[in-house]
Amino acid sequence: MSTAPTVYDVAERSGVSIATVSRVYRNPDSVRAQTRERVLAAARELGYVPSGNARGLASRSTGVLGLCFPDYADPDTDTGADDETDDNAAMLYSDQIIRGMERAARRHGYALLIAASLKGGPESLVAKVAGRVDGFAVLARTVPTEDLEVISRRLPVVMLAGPREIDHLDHIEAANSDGQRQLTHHLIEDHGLRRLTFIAGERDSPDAEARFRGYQEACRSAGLPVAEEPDLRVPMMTQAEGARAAGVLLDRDSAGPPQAMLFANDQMAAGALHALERRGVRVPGDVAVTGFDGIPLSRLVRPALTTVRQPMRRMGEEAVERLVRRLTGADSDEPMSLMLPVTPVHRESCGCGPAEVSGPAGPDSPGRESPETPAG
Amino acid sequence: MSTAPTVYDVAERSGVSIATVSRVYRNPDSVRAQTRERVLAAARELGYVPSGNARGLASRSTGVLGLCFPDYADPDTDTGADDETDDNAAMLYSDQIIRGMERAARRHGYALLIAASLKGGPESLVAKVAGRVDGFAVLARTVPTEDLEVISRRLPVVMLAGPREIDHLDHIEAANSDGQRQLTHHLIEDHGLRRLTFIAGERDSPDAEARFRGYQEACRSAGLPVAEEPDLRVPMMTQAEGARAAGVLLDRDSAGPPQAMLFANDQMAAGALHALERRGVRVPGDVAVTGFDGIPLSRLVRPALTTVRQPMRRMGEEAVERLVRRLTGADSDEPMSLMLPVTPVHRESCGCGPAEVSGPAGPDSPGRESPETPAG
DNA sequence: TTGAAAGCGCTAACAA
DNA sequence: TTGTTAGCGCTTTCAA
Repeated sequence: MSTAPTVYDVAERSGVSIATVSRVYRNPDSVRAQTRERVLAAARELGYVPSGNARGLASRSTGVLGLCFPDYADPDTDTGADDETDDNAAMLYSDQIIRGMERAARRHGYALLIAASLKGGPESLVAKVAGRVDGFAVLARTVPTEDLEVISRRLPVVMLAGPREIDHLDHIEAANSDGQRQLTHHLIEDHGLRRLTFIAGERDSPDAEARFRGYQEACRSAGLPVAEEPDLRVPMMTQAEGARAAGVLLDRDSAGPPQAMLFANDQMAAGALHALERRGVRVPGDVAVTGFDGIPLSRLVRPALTTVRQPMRRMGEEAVERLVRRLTGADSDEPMSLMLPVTPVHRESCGCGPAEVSGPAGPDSPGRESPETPAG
Repeated sequence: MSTAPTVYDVAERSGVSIATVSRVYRNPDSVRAQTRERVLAAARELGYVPSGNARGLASRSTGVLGLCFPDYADPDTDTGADDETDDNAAMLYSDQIIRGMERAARRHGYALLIAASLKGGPESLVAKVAGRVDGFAVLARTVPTEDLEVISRRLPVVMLAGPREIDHLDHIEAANSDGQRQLTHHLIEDHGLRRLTFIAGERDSPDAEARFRGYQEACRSAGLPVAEEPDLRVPMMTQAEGARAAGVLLDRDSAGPPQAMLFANDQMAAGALHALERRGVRVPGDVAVTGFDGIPLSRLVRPALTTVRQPMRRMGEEAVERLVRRLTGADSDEPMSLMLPVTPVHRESCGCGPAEVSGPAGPDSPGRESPETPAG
């Protein structure tokens, strides 16, 4: 391809100045129709495409919002499987957030630049993103705090789904603690379970820790003994580890087997389900099992998993709204913090029956799973 | 936020020239370590972030690849539901393609700019994208052909998942016809069905038309009567229309009810399943039902839907590979066309039994559905 | 190893 | 309504 034509080429060919060419694209009505047509025709003949870079440089804005998310590359999904095997939580999160952001961005006339932080990449990917957008969202623990510190001085940044790492940054999170508290409460009050166990990941997962706190609260307010620590911590919150955890818990010589296993995420819970089945332990008959997140897998396993659904899509939308407000200067300078409500989903694994067709659950009511939308 | 610092500010503060500042970022090794440190320190203090626009402008490349996909905004999903209710096919496609592209782009050091073509937007969104990327992919029928015509003269464009609209463009598609042929063959040969019906959408869906051709071929080579036209065309390929279609087919006073309903996509098939159940028609006992696409919903419905899985993720990856090759000049100038194989998935709705645990299916063999990966 | 200087292609005053 | 003219912040020869 030859050198790309510029405003100068178009201007020359259509016999106008470059300013007029520019106007035709930025503000067509400010140019006489006849002139406009001539310019457009010339542009078409030359194959002219305005340079976003030059535009951005001259106008100091890009019309693009960004999202940085973790490098979720993992061996399991690298096999090229193109089915729905794929249940890496980080990945599913990103998908939903991307969706939410994309929609909201579009509404506001922005495009979306997405980039996963390539670990050990040459130039930190975030710098690349930061330089090309008007503002961006970051999934927690994706970008080194120090980088964010610097960048957030220059453009709006909103932190997603984690604790507020930097106190002057906007941030949006899900009500992890609250959700786990509700779920635990349900197990205790509605199902009368009392010997509960909580399975967490490493201490450095803020979400999982928040969930554990919710669990503690529920125990406390129900008058049950409050564990200082999760009954078990696993190195990674995967299905494999969940399966292993279930085994460990079963074999433990404590006061009888637990009546419920509350896992800090769905993947572990799903793994546990498999392990329990292999050992002939019935769920929920012998032990109730719950997860957290509401990933698609949670609905596919048998018994279907009781869990807490996180509003990742909405999180993406809210992130965009926040960024846009910052960019239009409509917000105060105060950093804002938003806690999105989560939704307990009672399915079979906690002892709630299979879904039944009934009227739609009221707003905010932790409902039974609703049936597949028939739409027919 | 005050005016962003530039190379000049950093240069001044660290007592070097702007060229050196630039070098520190582009090619650190070409600067003495001591100087480099000084520059970096100054940058940090000032909160300097290199401008992607200026960079792109000066270096004539962006390090960004793009994707344009259709505006799939639809009333159903605008209700803000954040669960998995969401089965808009276009949307699911985009997600998978985005995933594939993002991963591949990352491997090659590119970021990904995504934008849905906002119908009736002011400036065609594609122009916006085109000006900000080094090359991009377009989902078929997203961008006016004339625009593509112009743009593709200036940067690499690859067309996805449709027929080749512009003959000098690279394009990647799935083997729609072949997949439907295989599926139809399966119904005829393995299940002995002979009175088949095919339900398509409007004639302007190239994918659906290709599928119909595959259906015709299978009928022909089996010695069955070959329909000139689909037995039914519906205005939109939705669940609601699928349900309606099933009703129409049942009520038709033809030579007895059909033994199989082959729908041009999964959504229609899913809708049909509901309609048939309501009318007391057993699937697959009374009639076999198949879809196309392999969306997650196809696995969730009961009976699970026999379908053909499209490799959307891989399509995204291939798109990036193609673009990168074009950009590095490693390819010939010939436009390339790639047809990705699809995978028939035999589930219950065609009469194949429920999934059984068996060894992994051989490569390319249309296997039974594999069980949920236990990973435990 | 570093610096000087000329653009990259556009937008946005300001004039006309 | 249209043209003139400075930049926007960086990369990139070419010299030193």
